[in-house]
Amino acid sequence: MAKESNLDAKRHSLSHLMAMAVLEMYPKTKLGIGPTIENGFYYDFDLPGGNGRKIAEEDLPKIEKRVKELIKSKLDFQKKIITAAEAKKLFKDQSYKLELIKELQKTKEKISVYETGSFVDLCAGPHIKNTSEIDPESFKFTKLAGAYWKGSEKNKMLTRIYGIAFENKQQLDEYLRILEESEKRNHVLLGQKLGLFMISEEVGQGLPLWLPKGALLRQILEDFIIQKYLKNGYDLVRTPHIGSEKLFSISGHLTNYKEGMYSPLEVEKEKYYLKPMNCPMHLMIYKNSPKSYRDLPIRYAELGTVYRYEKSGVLHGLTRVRGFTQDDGHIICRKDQLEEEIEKAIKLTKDVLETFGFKDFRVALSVRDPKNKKKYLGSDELWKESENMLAKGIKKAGWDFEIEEGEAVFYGPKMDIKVKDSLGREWQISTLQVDFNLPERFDIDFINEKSQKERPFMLHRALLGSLERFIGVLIEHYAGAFPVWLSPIQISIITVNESHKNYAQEVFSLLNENGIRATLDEDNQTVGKKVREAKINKIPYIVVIGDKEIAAKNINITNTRTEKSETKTPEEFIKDILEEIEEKK
RNA sequence: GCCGGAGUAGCUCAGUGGUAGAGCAGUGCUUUCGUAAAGCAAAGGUCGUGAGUUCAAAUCUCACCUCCGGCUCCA
Repeated sequence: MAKESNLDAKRHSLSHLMAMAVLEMYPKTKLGIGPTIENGFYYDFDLPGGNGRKIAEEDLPKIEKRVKELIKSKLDFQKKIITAAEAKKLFKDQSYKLELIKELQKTKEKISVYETGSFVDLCAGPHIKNTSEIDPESFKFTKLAGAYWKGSEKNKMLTRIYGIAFENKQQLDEYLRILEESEKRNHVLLGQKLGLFMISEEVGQGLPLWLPKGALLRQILEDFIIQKYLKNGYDLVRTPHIGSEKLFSISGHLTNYKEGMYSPLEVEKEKYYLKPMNCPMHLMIYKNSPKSYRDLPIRYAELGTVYRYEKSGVLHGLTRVRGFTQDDGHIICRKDQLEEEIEKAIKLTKDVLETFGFKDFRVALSVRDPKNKKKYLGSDELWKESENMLAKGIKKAGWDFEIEEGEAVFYGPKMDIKVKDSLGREWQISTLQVDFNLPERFDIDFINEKSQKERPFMLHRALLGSLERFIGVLIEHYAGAFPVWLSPIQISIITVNESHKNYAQEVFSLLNENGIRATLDEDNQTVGKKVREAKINKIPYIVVIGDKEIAAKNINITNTRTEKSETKTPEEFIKDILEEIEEKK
């Protein structure tokens, strides 16, 4: 009977049992809501104040134990439909429930409650019939967190207990294993271990510093993406980090995006802002000279560093920072070119993302909220046309997409691409947006075939998103073991003893001359130790040089990813590794 | 910003009111070694910052800073 479809009901029922246990242990607790979420459930509690009694992480096992007892006592879940008056009486001490009842009254929905033993909760269901359906070893209360009532910053913060639950212990263990694996891939820890980046309190929150190996990795990525741009008809531009108040007034950022910007610097009575976006400056470049219809499309690209004020609580490693470099591009084109430009941009995005071994994509097409058209700039026709063009482009790339109503920004529809990494976790990476606003604000134009001024269309797009974030995702995706073309150090050359130094030097120089990134480890240490060092640093190839290699004029190569060793001449190895780098395997 | 937890050597951590500790890394010496840790030695600290309580504070109190897990936010 207990099939997969039943899992949500089990999770939801567990949230009720959790509330029941908490209420037993802390009788004056006020209950918020307790829904199911991906992989589990939560319940929000407003714990009795005054005596300072709060739930701590250590209390979770106790609550868990009590819930297991409740499960074993085979309680029924019974649904009852009651009137608003009855509900108000029943939940007279539960202020949050009373609030919910009032809302239900407004929408004239039926009010239902579920009874489990002595516990009653306002709930639409569905639930399981009896707690015996739940495997007592299939769930775990995982963490404690603060959460605003109804998700609004203005409301009181409640204590939320999260739980995860599955059909059985095996599934739970499998999920816990993935969590553990995620922790091993944590890019903040790996970034430190591998010497890629650091964040310094003195420099500031959300402002990562690139260490030599990380800076090299980033340079490799930058070179890669720049070459892609040049081959795809983009013009590189470069713009400053700060811009005057005038610029951001024209762009509208000072009226619409001020909370996201750093406070201005004042120089000679003029205010300058750190740029939160590159678009205004790219538009100034467009305006630098008159444009003909024959000049279009124009595709500007820049690895543009922007600064945005993000609340301190949201900052995280490389994935959420205050200063970051976007691989930013703006395409300005005629209306008749828009469809093709969208298609090309999507195709390029796909091509770039697939280079990194991302195979699963989730594409969201954000369109207007049809009930609230006033919120948006641009005519119905424009919206419809550009939404269709985006949809067509996505389909041509062979992707499915989900339409997200009301998720579009006020100036135009957009598509966002999330990739699934090697552990199946999703990351927001690329974006493509149509902009009806900035061409207007900056009053950009081109001269058409009839010698008349015409307003062009504009697209924003970022393929990697931000380099910081993208590298953060790559670290987790590859668990720090980058493919050879990305590895800051590709080979560790290890000598067996001092007498092998000369030949090792020769091999090192040869690799170096061929543009291969090797290090020479001639430390006075055992081979085992030096191999360990190389493996910890996730260097893809280890070359060991001793008497045998010197005698045979070859080298012994171990691929640390496959653990396979082979012997080749240095020239053969160089040829093979250069091929591997070229193919970006 | 809000709720909860944490901050001790470069890293991982021990230390609950009485002289600040270990392992690893780094340095020096010995060893010259064949695929995940050779041996010995010396060195390494404003115990996040500031104030307070105390004869005495890493330890207790308060404020602040930073980090971690969430919430909210991310035109």
